[in-house]
Amino acid sequence: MFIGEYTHTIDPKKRLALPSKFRGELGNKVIVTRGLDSCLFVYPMKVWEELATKLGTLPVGEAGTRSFIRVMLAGAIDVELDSQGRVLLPEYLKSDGGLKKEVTIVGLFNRLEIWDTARWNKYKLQAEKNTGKIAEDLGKLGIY
Amino acid sequence: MFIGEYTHTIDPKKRLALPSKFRGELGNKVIVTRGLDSCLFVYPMKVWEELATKLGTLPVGEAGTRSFIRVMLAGAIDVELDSQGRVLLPEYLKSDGGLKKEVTIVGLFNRLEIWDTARWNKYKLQAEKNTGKIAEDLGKLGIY
DNA sequence: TCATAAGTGGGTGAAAGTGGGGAATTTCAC
DNA sequence: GTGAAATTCCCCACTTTCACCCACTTATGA
Repeated sequence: MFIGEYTHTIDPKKRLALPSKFRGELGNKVIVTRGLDSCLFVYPMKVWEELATKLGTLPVGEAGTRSFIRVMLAGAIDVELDSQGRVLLPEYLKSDGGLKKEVTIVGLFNRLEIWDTARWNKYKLQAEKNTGKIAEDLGKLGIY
Repeated sequence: MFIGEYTHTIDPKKRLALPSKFRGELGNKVIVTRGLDSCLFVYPMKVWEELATKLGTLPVGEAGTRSFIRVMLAGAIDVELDSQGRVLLPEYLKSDGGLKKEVTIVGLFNRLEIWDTARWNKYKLQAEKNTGKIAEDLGKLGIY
């Protein structure tokens, strides 16, 4: 299970080191995709395969479904970690995720998320303002 | 499994290099055909054979089905990759796909799609406007 | 304090993408 | 059938990018 947040930097060659704490569980091959709220998702191969199979077997008859599948699959890459545990980010993912130099890597149970550090901090601030409301929602979900 | 997007160019001789990452899985002989939404589909031989069988046995009673089958089968060609991993595109496929010089090759599970880069970017933008809807879809798939 | 590991940066040889010349083949007109 | 033009195939060459290796700095822990 992935938890915790780590601030790393993307070097001039577009390489990003994943936190060493996650490497064992990630293996040396991971999938990076466009996520929600303009960040990137990182999945271990096993988790991704389940997900991709679901996507790949959806009916392609409907235009909306087609476009959804295209964005999800096209936005994904499988990358091997180099000997220092880094991944190479293609330009389009870097820009889609709004990433510059400083990024924050967040562990979320079965995946990681990569955020531009400035945006992540704003997002956290915003989220904290809604704490009360979130607590209510949690209650509804049976979490106390 | 094919995933990711790559921007390549069609050279003056109408040759197009397929991304090296896909070549192993593609083999050195592929099928190129007209796809949906004005792009081209590229299938590995094995996938195509299954698909062609399905197409060949669809009920031909409905006009829409007939025309779909005609477009897919009539437009299909099998091409060998040259020693640099390039395919030669016939003029009619190039124009049907609206391809000029810059194209984007997209990996979509069991096939590739070839798009004019400008059109692909527009298509993506359009698709991303539906972020909210996409989030719902993700939920339906059990992805959080 | 010292040893180890993690994060960052850079040099370099190999590979991928692109373009072009020239021979072989096909197509078409005469 | 014959010759000319266009097309296709097979090389080779250039440029950019990437994969691999090594080195430095900072953090961690005994």
